[in-house]
Amino acid sequence: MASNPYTDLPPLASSSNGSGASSKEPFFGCIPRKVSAEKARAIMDADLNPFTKQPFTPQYKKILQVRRKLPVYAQMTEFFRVFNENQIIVMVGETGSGKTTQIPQFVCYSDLPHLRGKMVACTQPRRVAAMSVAKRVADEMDVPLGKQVGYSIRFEDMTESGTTFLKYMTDGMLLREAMNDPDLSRYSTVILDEAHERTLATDILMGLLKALAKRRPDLKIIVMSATLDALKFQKYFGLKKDVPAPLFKVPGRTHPVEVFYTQEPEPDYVEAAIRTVLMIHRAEDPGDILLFLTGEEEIEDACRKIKQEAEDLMSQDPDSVGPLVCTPLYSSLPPMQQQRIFDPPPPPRTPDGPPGRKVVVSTNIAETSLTIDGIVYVVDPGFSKQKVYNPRIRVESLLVSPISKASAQQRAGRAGRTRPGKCFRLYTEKDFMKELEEQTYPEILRSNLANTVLELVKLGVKDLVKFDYVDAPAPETLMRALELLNYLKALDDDGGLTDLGGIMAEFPLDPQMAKMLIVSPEFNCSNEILTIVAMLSVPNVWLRPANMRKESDAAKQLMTVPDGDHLTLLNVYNNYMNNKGDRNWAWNNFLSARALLQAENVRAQLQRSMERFDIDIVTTQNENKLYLNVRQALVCGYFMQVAHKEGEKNAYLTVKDNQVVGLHPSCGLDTHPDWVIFNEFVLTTRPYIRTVTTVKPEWLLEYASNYFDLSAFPNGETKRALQAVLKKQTNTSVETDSRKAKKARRA
DNA sequence: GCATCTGAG
Repeated sequence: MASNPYTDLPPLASSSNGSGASSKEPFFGCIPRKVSAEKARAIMDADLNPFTKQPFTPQYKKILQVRRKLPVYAQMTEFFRVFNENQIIVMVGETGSGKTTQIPQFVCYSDLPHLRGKMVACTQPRRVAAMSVAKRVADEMDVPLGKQVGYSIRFEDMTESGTTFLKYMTDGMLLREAMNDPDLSRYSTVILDEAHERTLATDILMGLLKALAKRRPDLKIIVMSATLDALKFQKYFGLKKDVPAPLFKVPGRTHPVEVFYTQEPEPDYVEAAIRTVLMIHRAEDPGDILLFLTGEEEIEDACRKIKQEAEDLMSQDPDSVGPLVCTPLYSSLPPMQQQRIFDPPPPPRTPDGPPGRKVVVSTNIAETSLTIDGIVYVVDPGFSKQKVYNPRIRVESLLVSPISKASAQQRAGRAGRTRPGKCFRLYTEKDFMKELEEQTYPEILRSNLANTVLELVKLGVKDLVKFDYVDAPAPETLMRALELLNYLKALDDDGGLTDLGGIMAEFPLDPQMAKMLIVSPEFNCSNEILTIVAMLSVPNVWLRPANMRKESDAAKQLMTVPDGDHLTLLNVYNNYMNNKGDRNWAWNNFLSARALLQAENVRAQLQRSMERFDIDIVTTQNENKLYLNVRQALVCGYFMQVAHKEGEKNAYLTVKDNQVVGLHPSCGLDTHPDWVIFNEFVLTTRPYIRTVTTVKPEWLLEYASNYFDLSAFPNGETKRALQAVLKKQTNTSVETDSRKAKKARRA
């Protein structure tokens, strides 16, 4: 075996503060990665915190009692053995095994990162998880959060350099760190948690870590996942061909869930779902119900109907049916209303009457992100909205699609968290077996990869097609991304990173947006583009309550700038900032205070990045001039998202892709201009473009001459229109030339 | 004349 600078260190001889006595150093005699589970257990059970050298508090001892009952704890000896002997391991731990809190601690007891100036990282797909787990583990280790144990997420770094040795972080955050330190040299061990969720960031990290493991034999990697994917990851991470990475498996601790199927396929899943919920309410024992539907409107609609029918039932038969509360749950719901899912079920109407019940109607946010205690019944119609990507027209859209078996299992599991439960699947067992995919398609196969490709190039990946992906994206997806980055001048013709591309990659933005922000000082409007980019990076700011459509539309009209929706966003933000003193301003104007605050945060973060790269923040005083400048800067980023009006009314054709689209009804333009630039293409009842601003064709030819090279343009209305502009320009310049000539002669 | 599943930087 090759010599290893990390593990070949001698055993620890004295405490780090130098005072020497072995009794003061709990890790006395320990060699990193050769610590036995017995030794670690002895230190945990002793009285001195080995990381702070302070006595353990009574609180620590109390929590330790609870930790000892976790399934992972029972397998500590085996874990230490596997960890100490292998560079990469795959770990399977079902819900309730305690893997997320315990494994990283075990790793610290073996790795001793604090004595080597290293850290252990544990990634999470979601920010809330990173924060809450870090808090819990800090308590378990008897240290203050942000000291020895911390977390790092966008906008918040709760770590202390030199002190923190166990860091929970979002997967995206570790990917960002890798861009500036491709060897992840700060870490001795990296743990990827929830790898089965296959987020884009986790997928890329898996590829990077697999390659990094060869460069850094001292780096240990643990991939934690659900059962179904374990073998796939074992094979992928096998260091030699045909030798899979070792598996460490811990059982979960959940209650059994009985699964029921329908006899026949249900033609209308919403109707069937409502019927099933009411059936449970009438016939089943007490316990709350979780119903999965696909979107906001569907959920609100179902809630209304369930409420209505439950009331009808109650009035028909008050002695046998208890009260029912129905609560919607989706991400755009204000946090206050999201909290309502944790309310207890309603009490019986009379002391001995039938008990009340709570129904939560949710998107798949309740599948992974939010856990509701007390759920005993799950109703699963088998659908969710999923992102799909069409590389040919470079469009991501949301489609209601059947879920995967893994997803169905996850949903069913939600019924067994507190006691045995039941899951009602509104499809046949045969369909479950034969029609559903095993796994949800990983995100990397369903996304526009422009951003990812830029990140990979920045990470030093030379050949994107040959990169060792867990699942390789379609070559066309990669080609389309490379093409876009080349047009934006982020990559040169050989696929190499340009200086501009290097800066673009540093911004947490899509490449088009990063480009337009970086060039905006040339148009004297970086202050405004910065705002627009921030507004485009947060959820929709407009509120449109079902019972106040007219009022909210009128409020929006007051803030609309007729030249374009981008300018309207700018106007909204400026008004928001000018009215900060008025707490009700956002609400009174039918705007989301939450989204606006988020925009403010994003804007501040981007501003710091701009300062780091010396990108000036400049503006223009004259408003007309300013708006003109902004519209030109937009072209520099979004020249590939241009549509040209065809014929009458609301019919547009996207340039080059030739998709027939309409302006989205939310669009604020007061006319139908010939040329527009758009931020988004959405496929709903028909194809629409959303967030639209008018541009001049001359700008397209001037600021994106490569893309609008007419000799390589498909024939059609658009080409003819651009040729006409070009001809006019040439004529004018001939005119000016002749005038110049006259002038010269006169002189 | 319409609707945004979820998560990340």
